[in-house]
Amino acid sequence: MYKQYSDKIKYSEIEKRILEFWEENKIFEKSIETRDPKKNFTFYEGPPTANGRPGIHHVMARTIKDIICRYKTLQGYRVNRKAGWDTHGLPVEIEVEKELGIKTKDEIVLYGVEKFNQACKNSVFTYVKDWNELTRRIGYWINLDDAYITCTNEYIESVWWSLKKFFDEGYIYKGFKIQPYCTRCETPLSSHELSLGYQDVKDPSIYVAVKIKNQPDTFFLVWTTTPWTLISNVALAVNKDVDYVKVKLLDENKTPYYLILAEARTVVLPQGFEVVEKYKGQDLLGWEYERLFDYVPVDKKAFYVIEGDFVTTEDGSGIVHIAPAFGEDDYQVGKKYDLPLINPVDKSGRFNELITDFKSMHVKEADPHIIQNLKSRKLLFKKETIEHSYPHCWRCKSPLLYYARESWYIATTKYVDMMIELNKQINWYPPEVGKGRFGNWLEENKDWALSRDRFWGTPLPIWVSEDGDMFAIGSIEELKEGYFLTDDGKKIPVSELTDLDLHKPYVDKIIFEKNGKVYRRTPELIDVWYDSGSMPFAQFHYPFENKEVFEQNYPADFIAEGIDQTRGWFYSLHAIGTFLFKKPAYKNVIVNELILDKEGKKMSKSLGNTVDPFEIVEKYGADTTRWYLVSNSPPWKATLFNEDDLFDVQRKFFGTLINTYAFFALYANLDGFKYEEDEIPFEKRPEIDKWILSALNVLIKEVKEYFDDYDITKAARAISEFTIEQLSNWYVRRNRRRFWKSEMNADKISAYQTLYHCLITIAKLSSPIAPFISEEIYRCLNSVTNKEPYESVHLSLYPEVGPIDEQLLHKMEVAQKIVSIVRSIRSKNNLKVRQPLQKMLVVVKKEDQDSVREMEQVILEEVNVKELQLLDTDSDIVIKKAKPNFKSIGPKFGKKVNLVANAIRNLDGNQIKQIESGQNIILQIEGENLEITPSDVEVFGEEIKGWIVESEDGITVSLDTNLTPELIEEGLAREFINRVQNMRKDADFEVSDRISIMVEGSENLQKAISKMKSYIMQETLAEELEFGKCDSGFVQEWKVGSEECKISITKK
RNA sequence: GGGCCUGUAGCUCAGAUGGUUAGAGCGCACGCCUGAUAAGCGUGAGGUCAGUAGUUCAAUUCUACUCAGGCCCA
Repeated sequence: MYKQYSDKIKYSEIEKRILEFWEENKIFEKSIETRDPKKNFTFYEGPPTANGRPGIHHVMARTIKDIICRYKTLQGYRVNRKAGWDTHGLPVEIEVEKELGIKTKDEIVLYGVEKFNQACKNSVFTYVKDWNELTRRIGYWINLDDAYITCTNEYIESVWWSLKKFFDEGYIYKGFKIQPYCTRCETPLSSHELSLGYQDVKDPSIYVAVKIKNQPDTFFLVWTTTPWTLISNVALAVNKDVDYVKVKLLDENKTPYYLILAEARTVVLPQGFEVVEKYKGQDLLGWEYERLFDYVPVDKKAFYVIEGDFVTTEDGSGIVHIAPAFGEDDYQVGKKYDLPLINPVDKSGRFNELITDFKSMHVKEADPHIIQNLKSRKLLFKKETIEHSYPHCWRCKSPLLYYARESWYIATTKYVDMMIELNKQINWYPPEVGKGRFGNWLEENKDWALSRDRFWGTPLPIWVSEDGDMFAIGSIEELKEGYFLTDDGKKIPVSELTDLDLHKPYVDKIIFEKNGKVYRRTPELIDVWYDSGSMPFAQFHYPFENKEVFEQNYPADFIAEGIDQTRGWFYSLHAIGTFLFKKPAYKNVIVNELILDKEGKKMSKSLGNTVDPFEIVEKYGADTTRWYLVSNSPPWKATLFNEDDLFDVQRKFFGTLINTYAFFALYANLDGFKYEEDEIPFEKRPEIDKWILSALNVLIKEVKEYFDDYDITKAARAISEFTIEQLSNWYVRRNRRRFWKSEMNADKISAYQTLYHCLITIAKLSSPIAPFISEEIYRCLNSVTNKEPYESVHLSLYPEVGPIDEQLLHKMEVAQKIVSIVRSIRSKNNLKVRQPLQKMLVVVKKEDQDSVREMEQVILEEVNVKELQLLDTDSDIVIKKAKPNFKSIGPKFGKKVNLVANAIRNLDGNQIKQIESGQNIILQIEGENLEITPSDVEVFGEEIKGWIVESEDGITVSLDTNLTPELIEEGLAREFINRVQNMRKDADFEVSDRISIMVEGSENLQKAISKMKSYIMQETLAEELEFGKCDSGFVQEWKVGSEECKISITKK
């Protein structure tokens, strides 16, 4: 027996049952093991951090990954899928700090690095249960039991190996650079971390008057949004090519004073200024000014005007204040002019004791005080607030400072050309991310700031002697040449240690003695992005183990993550892979956009517009959610998440699919169809079967092409369209009667075989996207027939493309169009389909005439018309029209095209005949003879003399709307059948129950019913049909046509 | 300020190597069906294809600019 559904379908319940089935029978494992090991398809999982709950966007990314992997499996590839967890880094530390109530780095040291890191290790997997549950629930198949974890010794060892390679080849150096620095986390951030944390904020925007030496009452006007950096000011920069002016203004006491600023920026001045002098920037160079704040003594020449080509007149005053410790441009010109570097800010972002007035104050807090100070000294010219986007720490959200710091770098700029070159081998979906966003990023490549001054992360494996000599360690084996220094000063050879943890604080206690020198580890950790970017080899503990496994699995055939990873994982994979292996790390990458709420706003906790994936999946089912996310818009376009549409997907696609299956199951069970009969060859099946099979085969072909092109959205849409429109709405609806018949003949077997084949094929095609429902249908079908040797659709293979009868597809298309036109006419004339009509006329293009003839029966049945007359376009009663073919006449006649087009529209019957017979005709236009060829003109039958017509796509149809008494009677009979059927249902009769009918009604009605008696009885499964009093059985009163009547039915 | 993407019906999305009737689904209106039925189907009304200028015989499609939204970078 095929499974039948009695109640409303509960998707979640089906899915949970399927999950259990998969797990009990190890279907995932089998889907890998049963595939040819030589047909490898490599997928890399980008490791998430499990210390936050997963969101709906994770469902999106995981769905995409899963779809491609399942599809490739269906194609016979062996797709190993190793899960991974990102465990290190600041986000973890921050969570732990919160838990422990720790606010600064010093407190961590006090608390104990060992304990702190242990807490981090424990915290990493806080939400791992949620992650695992969501992964499981949405059917994302990935091997969670064999996940790579970035904080294991093995993983770290592989990372070290790669770092040593960088180091030994001279690509790691210690530099001094301006870096975005988080004063809360007390660590510099890499540029890709920086990109994660831009926020729109309001900052003070102040204009400061800087007194020029030896010029009474004359000031430079200087603009800044970071007042606190003024304390560290050492110079002012102008652009030597920009025009500057000196203007005269009056203060509140009407005393004149003078300001110098860029001419283009006088817009910032109040009304009533007077230009008294003009300069080029060049003229101002070297001018000295009075220092604004003198807390910090300087030992070099400073406080004069220098030249900076970065100075623009787009904002500010055209004069830029320079504080070399706090800005990239500033630092560079500072070096050029040998300016002093003033940094009175400590590592937590507070002013040191030199800054007596603002001592211990965080620089951002100090801003208003500094402004107040300037104001009291009458140096504040103007104060505003501006809103701009400013980098913030991507995790703790504090504003970053630009800060000169020592740091370790990877010299990625040394091999950026290779990165750019290799990027061209990667297929990006969509391509513009690869060319544009990622490509631009590579072209502007800066060296990778590798080190982090934190605790929980992969230690930088570089040991340095006091005199600055250094070397890198690339394995645990190498480490064994060192000594472990115990707290009480004992030196134990590392080789004698039983357990070794490569994290802080342990590694820091390992020292090396070589050539009489002592080497200690440099205290920094490395950027976590380096961890995840190492996963291609580190997940296999390469090169210490699994050499072959790694080599077979590099590069990845496919990865997929969100666009936010452009500068994150996509980059770190590429940067590391390019250097180590001279190959790109991945060949195909799907980049998915954000998921926005239905208003198009970004989902965020603060707006309260986030969607809980667990709830959604429970409510609509994982398949519906997956299908919706993927079919609504391509992954690389932002999805506006709308629950109503989810419901729609469920109802339209899944509802229809299951309904179609249920229809099949209902009758197949009644008939005991088990697909035991011989397969009826394609050629021997009825037209309609050949048609749906052809359409199905087209679908198989298309879906493969879409999937192969990573276009999941088009694949999903094609499957959905076929299922709803072709299969359910046309094939099943038209063929219902074939299944009702009682005897089992060749026609019925063909119908069963055809529908069965369609259903099981759709199950296979949709299995990558909707793994649950497809499994349900596949198993329901196959468990009865055992036609396929697989216990799961996910172990089956992608269906072969069978025969496609193109002509038949076209014929049906024409027929469907004609049917649609007739319906339109009926609807406009208020003629129900139930009312039979005598005749219709059809005019189509010559090449389509055969189609209409062959589809005549189908058309007539669909529209309930008795006779179809196909009119030749040559027929006298068809009025033909000519339409210009612009594609052809456009280039030929140029500017005259519209005149020619009009002339063509007005061609008379004879001229059209000429054209149709293949002759050219001459048109006189503005005194010129122009020759028109048949290809310039499209001729179509537009009207039929004496008939009301409707046209569409070159098909013209007319309907005889005259109702003869016979037709009316027939209509009445149909109406009558309709009432009886309704009653059968109201009375809760079974579809196969036989009945007897008693009718009480007018003579007209009786006459009509008598005439059609046998037809009525057949349709309603009636054994008796009598006229008389309705006093027993199930009785209802009706209006049939215009006739009142009473009907009673009784079960036999 | 720079880069990339997007703007098509009330909503979500298709589409067009430039060719004169721009398509679906939802929603809406009207109707149908009742042997897939706590479903299903049909018909219809909805569009200056964001705006402006240019190239062209012809632009919603190509180009430039503008506006709006998004993302990324400064």
